Amino acid sequence: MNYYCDVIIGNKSRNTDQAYTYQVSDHLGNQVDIGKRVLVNFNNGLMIGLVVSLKETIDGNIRNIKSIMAVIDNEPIISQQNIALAYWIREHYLSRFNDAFNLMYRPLSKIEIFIKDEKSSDGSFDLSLTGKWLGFEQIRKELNHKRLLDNFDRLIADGSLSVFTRDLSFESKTIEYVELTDSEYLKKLRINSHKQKRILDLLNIEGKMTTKTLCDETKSTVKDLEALQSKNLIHRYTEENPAIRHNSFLKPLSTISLTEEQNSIINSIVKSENKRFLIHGVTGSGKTEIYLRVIEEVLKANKTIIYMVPEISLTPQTINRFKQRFGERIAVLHSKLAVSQRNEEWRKIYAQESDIIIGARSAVFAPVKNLGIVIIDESHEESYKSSSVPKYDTIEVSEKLTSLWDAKLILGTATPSSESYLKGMRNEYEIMTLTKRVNQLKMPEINIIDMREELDRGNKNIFSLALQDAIINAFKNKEQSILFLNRRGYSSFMSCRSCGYVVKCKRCDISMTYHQNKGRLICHYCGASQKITVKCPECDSQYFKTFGLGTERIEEEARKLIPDARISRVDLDTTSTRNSFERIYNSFKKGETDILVGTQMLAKGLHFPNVTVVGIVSADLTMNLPFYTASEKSYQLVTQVSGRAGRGNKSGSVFVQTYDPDHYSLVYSKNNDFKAFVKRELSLRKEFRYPPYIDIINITVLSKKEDIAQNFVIEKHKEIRMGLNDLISKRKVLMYPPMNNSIYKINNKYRVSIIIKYKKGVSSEIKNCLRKILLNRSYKEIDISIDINPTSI
DNA sequence: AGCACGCCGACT
DNA sequence: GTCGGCGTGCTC
Repeated sequence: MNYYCDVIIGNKSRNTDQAYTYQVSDHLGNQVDIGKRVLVNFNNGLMIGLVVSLKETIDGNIRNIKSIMAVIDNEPIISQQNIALAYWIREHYLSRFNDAFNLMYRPLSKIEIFIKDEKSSDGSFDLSLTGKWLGFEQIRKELNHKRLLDNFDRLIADGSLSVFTRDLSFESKTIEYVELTDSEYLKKLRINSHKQKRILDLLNIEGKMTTKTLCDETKSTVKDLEALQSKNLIHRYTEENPAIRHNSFLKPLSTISLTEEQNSIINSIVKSENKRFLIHGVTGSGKTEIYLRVIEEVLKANKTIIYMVPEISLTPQTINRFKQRFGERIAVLHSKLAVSQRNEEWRKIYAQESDIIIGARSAVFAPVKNLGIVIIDESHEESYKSSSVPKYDTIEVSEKLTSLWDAKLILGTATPSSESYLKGMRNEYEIMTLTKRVNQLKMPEINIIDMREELDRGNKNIFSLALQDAIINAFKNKEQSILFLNRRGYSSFMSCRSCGYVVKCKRCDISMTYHQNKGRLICHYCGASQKITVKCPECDSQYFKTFGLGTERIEEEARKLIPDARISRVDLDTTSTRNSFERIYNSFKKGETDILVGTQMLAKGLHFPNVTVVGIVSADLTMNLPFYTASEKSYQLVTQVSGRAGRGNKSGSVFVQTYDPDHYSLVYSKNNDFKAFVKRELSLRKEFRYPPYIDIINITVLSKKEDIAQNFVIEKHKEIRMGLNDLISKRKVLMYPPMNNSIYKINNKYRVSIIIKYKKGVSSEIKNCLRKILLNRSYKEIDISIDINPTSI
């Protein structure tokens, strides 16, 4: 029997980021449990909290302990493993408890409270609040007074009032049905009750109908039904939406025959003592088939699977492939689901109706009960790093999660990240290599094109002559082409040749991008847009033009090259609505489009058999990113993009346009020599002190007031340097002076960063220091954002 | 965060 | 005299 419990309060402050102890009164004793939400009085306000531990004794320093008012959930909504995971996320990413727990709650909550008046009350409590279900916020507002809440607490304690709570979003779906109860209804209707007659006639034919279909088909409303009900002609009742169990559903094993390599990998994953595997398989080598077989084995052990793919790969094609194999027992989670859909998927997992979860990065927090394996496909993808607080890395989180469940973890990719590969070399992962493409497909031929030579030859077009020929030939042969460029919009900026003026966003310190189809300049950071002008607003010069390349421009140039070709473009601008990507994807797949133009979002594991030409219009854009991962990204881009060519029975060719053709990332990717690349890359990372040999913390301070941001950063930088003095002199930590971000202002907020590099062994020491100095309270007019091993700046 | 307590200016 | 402005400090 426990008398106390620790509760994390559901507010967003850094000042209250700790567990608070509450007493468990006897009448709630058996209801309170770890992982359930509770209703508490916190600092004279009604609050929802999460129980994270139970205990029999308390720390003597805690005074004025209060009691839990009511328990919201019948069953824990968060597993012990996920609570442990949230604690780990808070530590590792220096976030708050609530940032971590919010990742794991179901998407929506409708909490209601019922206050029951047990003894006829002494009049000290407002009876308008008793005897009915009321929304949490309403009761909270009514009771937000010290005196009222004290009184409320007292009345609960002496048994005058009892409190019940429920979360409507947890109720299982119910459906209302209507039945005809009197088949002699014609006699009881007035002769001109046409509408009622129509309803009853339909019911007479159909027997039992749902209210919704009945109303739809007869164009009537619930009001009409109520009238019939009062005449005792129909009967209305609700039934629970029957939960469907699919656990017996397993289609016979696929008849696709496996290669030697595939077979041996499946065998060792299933039988090996190891828990972590890195499948390094060239594009088209049949990784998915391996996942499917491994999943079947995990299902046989009655365990749950989390299978993660980059957001963009969650096309109906991927999902259908899984549905065909595993039926409706799969659940799908990704960011473009409507709230109600997401809720339903969450419920299916929670109720254990689904035991295969396919999703983007947030699926790692699905409420699974018996995890067997996590599979991360295309594990090199940047989208596995979250860009909102807490900025977690799905691979790190999965490593922690699988160790908590004693489950297995598979990373699969054609281009492992340097981090993953180093872990493999250190035996933290078992590396498994697939060298052959299935069906004896050949690797496409990769041509590195020196754009300096094109200029010498007098070709000023953005496409090299070789690429032009290839696209035209493909079009003649009714084959398809894909063209990549890592920047959306028409051009990168607009400036004046005579005075040098560049149009910048007023809220963000960055040049605006010209979007031709909208006729406007758009800021890619805050979305602000403005009309373009013909003359320079500074000096009135006519030489006010756009510069640089964007995907819109590529589309236009491709049109000029082949006016008859059908061309589509895929980037953030064309895929903002829910189904737009799917639509473009499907029409390309069906051959209704000849040329697809897009940003790197196209370079994912998509499968188009009829593509024979792939062009990277400017590899330099990726290669010269001001970031330590630029070479790796460049190698990945060329290799992944090449995987899109020649997947059918035709061989493909790839054209990589660059001004730096001797760059090692291009040379190694042309030769498909991953090991040589990773060796070179790792030695550079080691030499220049970059991950995976050290870790980087980027602390960004944001404020609308420039001087506040600057002063704060200077002061805190000094304090942190003092705190880490010892480690700095031991050369375990490297601290850089405060630095304005490369984009100093975004959305009117100034951004200044403190960057710290440190050896992995002193990670917790550093984090404790930062928490003490910077993160144990909130500051006025200042936001702090923490990014560990950022993937961009 | 959000609520209470506390110390100052302009009102019946 | 007191109503209410928001600055400060605490929340089991």
